[in-house]
Order: sequence, then C-alpha cells, then structure tokens
Amino acid sequence: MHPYDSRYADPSSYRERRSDFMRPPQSTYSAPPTGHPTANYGSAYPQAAYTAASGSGTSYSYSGGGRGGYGGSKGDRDARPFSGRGGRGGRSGGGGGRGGRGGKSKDDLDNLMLPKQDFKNLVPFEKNFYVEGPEVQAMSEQEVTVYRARREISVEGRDVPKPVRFFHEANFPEFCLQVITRCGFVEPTAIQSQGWPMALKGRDLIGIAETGSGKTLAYLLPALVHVSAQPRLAQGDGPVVLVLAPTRELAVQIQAEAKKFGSESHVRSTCIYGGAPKGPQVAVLRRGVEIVIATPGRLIDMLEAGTTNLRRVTYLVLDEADRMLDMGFEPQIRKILTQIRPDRQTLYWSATWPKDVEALARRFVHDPYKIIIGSSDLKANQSINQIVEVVPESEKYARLIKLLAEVMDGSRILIFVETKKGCDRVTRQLRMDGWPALSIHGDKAQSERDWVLGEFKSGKSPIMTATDVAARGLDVKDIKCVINYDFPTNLEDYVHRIGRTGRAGAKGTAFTFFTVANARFAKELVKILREAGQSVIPALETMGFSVRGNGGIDKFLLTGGRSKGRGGYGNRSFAASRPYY
DNA sequence: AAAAAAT
Repeated sequence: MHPYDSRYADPSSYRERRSDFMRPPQSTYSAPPTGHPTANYGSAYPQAAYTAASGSGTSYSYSGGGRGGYGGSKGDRDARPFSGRGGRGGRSGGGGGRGGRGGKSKDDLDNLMLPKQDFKNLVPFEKNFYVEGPEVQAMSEQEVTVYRARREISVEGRDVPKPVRFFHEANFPEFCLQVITRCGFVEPTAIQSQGWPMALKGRDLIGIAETGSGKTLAYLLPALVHVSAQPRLAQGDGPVVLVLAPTRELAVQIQAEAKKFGSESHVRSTCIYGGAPKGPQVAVLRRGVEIVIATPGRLIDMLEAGTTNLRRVTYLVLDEADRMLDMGFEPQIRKILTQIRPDRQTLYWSATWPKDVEALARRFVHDPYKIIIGSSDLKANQSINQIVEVVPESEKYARLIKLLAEVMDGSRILIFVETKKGCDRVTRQLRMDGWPALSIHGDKAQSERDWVLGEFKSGKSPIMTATDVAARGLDVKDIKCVINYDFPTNLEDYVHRIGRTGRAGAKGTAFTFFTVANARFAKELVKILREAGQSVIPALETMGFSVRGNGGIDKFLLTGGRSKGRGGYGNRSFAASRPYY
C-alpha cells in the first residue's frame, strides 16, 4: 500500500482532509454588503473562508490564490458568446442576433421560455484544485516525455500537469480507489492518466481518445471530487454536475457508472431523458441530486417547467461532444448553456473530433487543455479487425445471411442499418429466416428500446439490428462483431459504430458492406484502415481512385445543377447517395 | 437525405 493512500483512510472526512492540503490558505471572498446568497453556506463550510466585506461598495473579488486563470474577472465571462454582448454582463432578453445568427431565430424565441439567469453576482464555487503528489512531482521532464510518447498522449494548453501513472497518484478519495480495485482495473488508461490531473486542476478540457478507452471514468471521478468540495445542496438547488449525452441509453449507462462510484460517497445522481414517465424524474430532481446525466430535450422540458435549475452547475460534461455540437443538437445545447454560469468547468469528450466542431466548441470554453490519444486524424480502435466487402446493394441481404452463418456462435452481433424503416425490414426478414434478431431505433417506444437492449446485453437475443441510436458510447460486453449492413453517412459514425466491439482492449471484428453509392467515402475509409494496420481490398482502393479530390465528387453534376443552398452535409450527402458514374 | 432528441 502506498503511503499516499492513508490520507483517505476515512472517506467520510474526505472533504476536510482534502481541504487540508488542496485549498490555498489565502482563499478569501469579499461579498457585497447586501443580502447575498453566500451567507447561506458561509457558516456551514468554514473552510471555504468566505468573508463578508463591510461597506466595500458594489465591487467584489475572489482571490483564488494560485488557481490559475480564474480571478472572477468579468472580462472572462463576457468573452463567452452566450453570456451576452460585451459590457452588458448577462443576457437581456431574446433580442439581437446571437452567435452569428442574424435576427430573431426560432431559438431566440424559444429561449424566452427559460428563466433569465443573472450571472453578475456569482457566488464563487470551489474550483477543483490539484496538487501533484510526491511521486508525480518527482517525474523528470524527460520521464514525462517518454511516458507520454509511449502511451501516445499529446497535450496542448497552458500549464499542463504531469500524467499520473497509477491510480493512487490522482489523489482520488479512498472510496473511489476501492471501487477501482473491485472493478479489477490495473492501471489508468492513457486518457485517464493525463485527463485526470487536468480535470482535477479545475480547467476546461477537450479530451479525444478512441472508443472503449475509459473516457467516462476520466470525467466522472474528477466530477465526484468536484462535488465533494462544494457546499451541500440547499432546498431548491439543482445539480452541481451536468453530463449531456446524445442518446437515452447512453445517458442511462453513464448514470450507472456514476452510481457505482458515487454511492459510497453519498453523491447522488440521476438520469433525465425522454420517453420515460416524468413523475419519478421530477421527484428525484425536487429532492435534490448532485449529478444529473441528461439528454437535452427532457432537460429543457424540466427547466421550462421550473422543476430544476442549473444555477449550481459548475462542472459540465459534453459526452460525444462532436455529436452534441452538430446541427441537430447545437441549438439545444446553446439553450442549456444560457442557464449555466459561464465560469463553470467545461469538459468535452469524444473519440472523433472534426475540425469544424472544434471551432464551435472553443467558443464555450476558457483556456482549455486538449488531450489527444493517438493521432489527431480520424482513427479507429486498433484492436478491431476491420473487413470491408464491396457488395452490390441488391446482394446485401444474401451476403448478410452467409456472414451470419459463418460468425454466429451464440455471441453478440450488432448490425447497423441506415434507416429506421430499413432496420425494421432487415429484422423482419431475419426473423422470418429463423435468426434471433431484435431491433432498436428511435421510432420504438422507450420501453421496447430498454427491453431490446437488455435482451441483447444478457445474451438472450444475440443479434441486434440498430440505427445510429446505438452507434455511440454503448458499452456492451463481448460484442463479437459489428456488421455495417449500410455504410453510415459519415466516417465519424463509422468509427463509433465499429467501436461497439473491441472494448477495453478486447478483440473484435467489424464487417462493412460497401456499395458504389458509398464511393465518396472510399478514400478516407482506406486511410482509416491503413492507420489501423488493416489490409485494404483492391476493389475499395479502386473506388477511392475513381472519385475526385478529397472523397468529394463534382457537386454540381451530382445535384443536377442545384449546387446552391445549404452547404456542407446536406448537399454532399444527397449528391453522393446517388450513383455517380 | 438519416438519426437523434420533448410532448
């Protein structure tokens, strides 16, 4: 046992112990003289050293001695696009084009439904404050460089902490270490070893690491530390930690982890998502819960109804962040962000991180770290055997049956189909042909989705067909292979889909049916295959050659001359979904 | 043109 562990012998006193050495002693807060909410928890948490200033006028300051970058300056906050135009300090109604959208959009009007938040007189919160343990401090720069190189960790940002090589070096409370041990984890994954100290420093973070590499724990454990440093929830307080996820099933899965690690520390968590009765969710929120994991729609619903609020959120996570910021989700995220104090800690996590997403994402963070495991190119998990077959559309089903007959041995097989209709069609056909298949997609009742996923997880139904609802994040043990019956509409989804197999270092296989209609992806798919050390069939390579430029084909030709209008995805996909030769 | 996400 390492001597450092003894600091946390008693989990119940973690807060106090932590403050002994983590909190800078000179931390002070001068509150304005009027009845400021600070008083509410000033006395209960003496170590926070809040002191009300007498007659200091309207100005206030929070000196966080050594907590890099957060001096409570208004300038910082106003730099964020959603906190109002410069100088106004806070939003004022829905008027004025926000974030580059001209005029009053539907979003602006929708925003009127949410209570206006005043971020002018923020009560300071306890930023995560991390001190490198003695062993970490003892690492030389040379050792750090070698360690990062060996684990393919690249870092960006100001004042980057050294990685932790062992669990105990991250200064997690004992109850976390116990669960880690119980789960049989041996050493932190690459993203954890560098992500933990960064998140524990209280800084914003962009974390990119391949599927199945332990991103959830990379943000959940620092979240627990963050929660335990905050004043207790008061009556009517919303959560301290908010995690946003793109699908309901993923939100549920994340909460299961949060529960596993949080229960012993009495950190409560809940999951807020659509398709399930509101009553129980409302009840939990009203009772008070430190960690909320949510899908955007239901959360907004709850905020509009006033069931909860995000005024206490100081640790915000966007899981599958590139998806959360894409066209479908971004307005909702933007809306939710208007409800959260701008000096929060914000963390983005994903396995894929397109360049254009980064530009958008950077508008919502302040002085972030960035960690990339492996290369910054689109990359597939190395432990997946990727097999691509060029198949005519009309022969896909026959090929699927043949393939199933080869690989079927009772272990789990996940089949991705592009559309909900197609998904139902393939499933129906499979069942008629005697294959034990169930399907999951967004048109199904949540109860059926839950049941199907349960049957698949338990192995009672070894074949699951799915739309991209199942593409991201889902962690099902022992999926033997993933079959892309239809190729996805973008390569990020390809990487996520096949990432349902080969979790946590296990081996897996991904079969992909590739048709001429997918030719515009050939070139980049070849690149992904090569980078993952996979063999490339000539037919695929040839298709890559016959397509112009960077996987793009002549837009004008393919859209029948209608090349104007919405740029980007819309036109590109429409164009290439048709035969082009 | 597809999926997801509130009712």
